[in-house]
Amino acid sequence: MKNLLITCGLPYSNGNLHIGHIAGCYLPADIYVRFQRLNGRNVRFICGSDDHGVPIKLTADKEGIKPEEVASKFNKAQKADFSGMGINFDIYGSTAENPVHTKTSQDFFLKLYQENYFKKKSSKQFFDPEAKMFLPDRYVKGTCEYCNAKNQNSDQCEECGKVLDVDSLKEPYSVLNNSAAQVKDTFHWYLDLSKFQTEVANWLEKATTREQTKNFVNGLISTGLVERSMTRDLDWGIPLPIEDPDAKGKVLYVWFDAPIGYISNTINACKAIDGDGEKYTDWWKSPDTEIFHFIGEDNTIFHCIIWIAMLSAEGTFQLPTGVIVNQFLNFKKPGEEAEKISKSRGTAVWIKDFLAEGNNPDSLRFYLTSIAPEKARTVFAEEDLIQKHNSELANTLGNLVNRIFSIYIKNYGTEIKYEQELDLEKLLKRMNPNITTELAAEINNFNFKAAQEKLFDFIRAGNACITEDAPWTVLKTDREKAKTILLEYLNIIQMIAVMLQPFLPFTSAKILQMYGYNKEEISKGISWDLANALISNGRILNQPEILFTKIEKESE
RNA sequence: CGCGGGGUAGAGCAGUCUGGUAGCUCGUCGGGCUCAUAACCCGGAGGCCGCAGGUUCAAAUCCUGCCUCCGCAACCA
Repeated sequence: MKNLLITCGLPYSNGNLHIGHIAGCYLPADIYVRFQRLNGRNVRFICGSDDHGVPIKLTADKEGIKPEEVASKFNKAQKADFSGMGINFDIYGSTAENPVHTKTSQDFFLKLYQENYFKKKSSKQFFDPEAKMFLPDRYVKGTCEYCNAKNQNSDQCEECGKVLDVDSLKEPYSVLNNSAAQVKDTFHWYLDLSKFQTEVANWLEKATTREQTKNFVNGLISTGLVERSMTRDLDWGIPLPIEDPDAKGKVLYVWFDAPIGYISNTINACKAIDGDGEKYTDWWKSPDTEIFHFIGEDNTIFHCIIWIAMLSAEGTFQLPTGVIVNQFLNFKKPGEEAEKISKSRGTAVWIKDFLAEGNNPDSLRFYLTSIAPEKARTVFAEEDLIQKHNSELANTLGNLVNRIFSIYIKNYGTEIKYEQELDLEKLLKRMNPNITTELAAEINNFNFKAAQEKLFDFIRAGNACITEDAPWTVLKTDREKAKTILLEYLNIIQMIAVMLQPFLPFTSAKILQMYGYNKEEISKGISWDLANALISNGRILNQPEILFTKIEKESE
């Protein structure tokens, strides 16, 4: 079995995390990682914040603090949110104030520079004389040359649809302070992506991606790849590592250094875990390792085209085995249309708030997986979350566990003791004899929604079968037989607990504790194989704990 | 004709590649059962499978055209 390096898109450290982030790539990646570890695979799970770029610089200016302080503040907050949701990376690093990252990025750039992959070109760019900085497109507005519409974004006129540029946007102004924007000449270093068309196309053909990702990227390739500037005029970022006088005051484009963050964070993780940063080559330069990037849809171009081109040019790192892309999550308030998640419109549920209100992170994990935007955008609605929590988690799963534990312990005490041989196969045949392999197949194919659904079908089947077997009735006439029936179901629940681990780690931990596993064993993960093994004779059960308390509907 | 995705019961989704009486979960209505935070069973209501044409014995599924929503169009992250 190959080693697995799993990365998640680096969250931008200019804000807190909301449900969209979690549903997009972090939760699916966490499920995948947990599952692979239960199956004995050697996994390294890498993430960290993306700390450079204009928005963080602007936030810093506004608050009168340094950009690194902004980045560090949100890096810590995000790390805490992830942890609260049960998502624990092997490292949650950063790209700012990280010498390893700076060096790795600069070395990467330098290698491409020395091998003449960059073309230095001059271009005209908007400049804000008051803020004394060059402005990215989105910070400039002006009048459309073609239709004279005012206050248009600098890249496209919404009125006439024409594409705008430095020459065709009249009376440009900076949205930072409404001052008139100047046009200045500057130099940048471009990577000609069209030179990597073949590499990207070949990679895409073999890579593991969702179908719509493949279609989307194929579309981009067929329209032709273009030159992209890999440098920016900004004082917040990684300085260009070259001698050229025109390189002064310029930094690497954030999308150049961000994916390199996967590598530099791996180096730091290896330092921390193995005591040797050089071990990173086991993950990035070894045919025994598979690399998967989990990202949100907005990152597709950067991971499936630019990053592949960068890696191809650099030449010594492995290309990713797959890029797993989820679409975005929309948000729906009661009685309103679904819309984008947006800070300003209040259409976001912040992880911080959700956890602070004392909610069960597993409810959110369950709901987000059940609506996972794997194929298309899906809609988050709080009332659905509550409904699913109550009906599926509390009533279906919680009740099954509680009813079986209660009745067994009440009648037979806490010791597992088989009076007769157990024929679990017969019961499994009625429920789903292939559940463990079917579930594994879905997860291995990145179909997390289908996997969780399958597991809950199994749980529902458990409820149905035990009603049929009615040990509480059998109990009145044949205590030994009733005990055997209950032991069968106790084994089923242990199976369920094992299989729940990737999805609902907090809940599975609670159930496994009822079986007498200690915290250390549980946090290491109870092997997937145990799903197919009987509870050993003599094991002592703990009293059942209510897994999910129902959420009372707020009065209308 | 820029590229890509979506439009299936009140909600959320699967099914479309490989045509064959329209399915799952939740919700809802009626009945039964009761070990449990109650679950389960039985029954019901609720769908022009976006629209229109075509191919076929047969179309949610294949073909053509259209409508509509959304994302992308790389110097925003």
